[in-house]
Amino acid sequence: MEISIESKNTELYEQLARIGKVIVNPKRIELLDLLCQGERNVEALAVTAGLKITTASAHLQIMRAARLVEIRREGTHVYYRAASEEVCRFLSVLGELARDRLAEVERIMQDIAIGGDTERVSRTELLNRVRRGDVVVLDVRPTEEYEAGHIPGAYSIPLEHLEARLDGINPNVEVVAYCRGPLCLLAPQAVDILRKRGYRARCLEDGMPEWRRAGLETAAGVEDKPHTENPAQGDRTAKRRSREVHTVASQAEGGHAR
Amino acid sequence: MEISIESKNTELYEQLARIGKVIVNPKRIELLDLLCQGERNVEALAVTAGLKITTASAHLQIMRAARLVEIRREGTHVYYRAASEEVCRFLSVLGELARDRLAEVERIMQDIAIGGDTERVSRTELLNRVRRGDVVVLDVRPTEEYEAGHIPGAYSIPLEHLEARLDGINPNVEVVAYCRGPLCLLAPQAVDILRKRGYRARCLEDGMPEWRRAGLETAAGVEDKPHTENPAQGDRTAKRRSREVHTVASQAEGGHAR
DNA sequence: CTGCTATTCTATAGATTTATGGAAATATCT
DNA sequence: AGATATTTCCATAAATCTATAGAATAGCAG
Repeated sequence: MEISIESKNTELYEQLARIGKVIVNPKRIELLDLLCQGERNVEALAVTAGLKITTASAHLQIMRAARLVEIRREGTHVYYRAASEEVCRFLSVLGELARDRLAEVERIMQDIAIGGDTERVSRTELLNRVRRGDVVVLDVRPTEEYEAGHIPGAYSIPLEHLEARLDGINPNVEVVAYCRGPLCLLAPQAVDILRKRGYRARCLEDGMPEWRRAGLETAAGVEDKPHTENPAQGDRTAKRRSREVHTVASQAEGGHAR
Repeated sequence: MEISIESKNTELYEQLARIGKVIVNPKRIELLDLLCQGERNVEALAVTAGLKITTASAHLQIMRAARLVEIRREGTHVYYRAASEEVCRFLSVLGELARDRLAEVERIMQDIAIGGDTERVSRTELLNRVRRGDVVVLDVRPTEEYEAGHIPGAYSIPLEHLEARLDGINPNVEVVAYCRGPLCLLAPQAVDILRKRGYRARCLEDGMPEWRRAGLETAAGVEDKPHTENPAQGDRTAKRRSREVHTVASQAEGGHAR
């Protein structure tokens, strides 16, 4: 009666394997992770992941064939992005699984978190403390990713500029750094640097994609000098450059964070 | 100062790709799905997945290298099992992602669910109704999987025997069938058959692994003639064969379900 | 139209994966 | 110990994947 149950089932597993094909290659996982931070064009992705453009493009085609990423054309540029939240969630689950199963992953995480304790700040704790103003939130991802979406009130200090800007950070307040997610090494490194300089610092649990997925508010673009001595105005989506955080006051008044 | 952040990061993605390697091959996904139902030895897995023993063994070695499965030796047999619940959860998420992103998957599901509506019964609804006794629960997976763990009170009628045993099922009660999970085709097919014969029938949402993961009670081994006209005794873990469900009464008294 | 730029397509050499026979290893049973 | 059964290891041919150079394509600015 049925044509072939067997073949339907085989076909189903073949479809699942299409997704496997994306995550069988480390560079593709890296690209996907990047795309979960926000959209990017081919060249930017290639540079960040350390690939030749043609190679990056080839990888992206494969990811597109698996429908995990989508594109938006703008003039001669092609911007790639994760096809849905579900894709980023999958990546998180993959990370959790790897951490659960592969001792090597845990070891790498430990190698980085030299500072000792790996305790992280929960999202709810962060929200509360931001509202009380007794914490400084640091987004240590590249500027592009910060601009594509960040925790409201967070300062953008990409890891490579952290040492140079340390003196702008109030040493009397605990610093909470965050980055791309639980497997991203940027925030743990930032915390390590901060602690060596005498700051109290911890990482946020997870990173930006998980924050967004938790339904919490995000801000886009540049926040011009948020939380300076004189709080100033809104215009939160402005794209004006103002990369420097001149003053980092201990006063973080609520308002945007929820 | 740091030896190489870059290399640490690359190494991390390489670790994630180890897991990707498992799910890049459809047969390995099938094996993993099978293992999420319960442990099995190499030969049983090979037969069920339609593989030569050596091929199956090779696949299993790869899965073992990725730490997604573990073994238990018993005499000359080697029993494989999913290494943790996390593994099965990952497989579920993969399925959800595939269904979300790949139209082909949705199409296949529709092809099977010819009966029209694809509405499924939730776990909580099922629990309530089992307690009220106005539902018959059918486990349509192979007997081995039923014995490795099933919903308490469910009857084991592997799909291929369903037609032959239809007359044992009370036509006045709705039937709820379940199988391996949301992408498994056994239960939808069972429902199709049942409806054609005039039964009211629906699928359970998801399947056995999700049920277990939800923390709900499971039973192992053979339930000898549960819920017959004379309810009889316990001895729920007995391994005695008693595959036939002679009478399927509408009376499903509570007690085991929760 | 003519460059110019960003991206994709095509071709290819080298590496990897797959399925599978046949040998080897391991445990059990006489 | 020898025979048997289950599983893994080894070798191999065919298929696939990877990175990349070079050519082709498409939007944009003159």
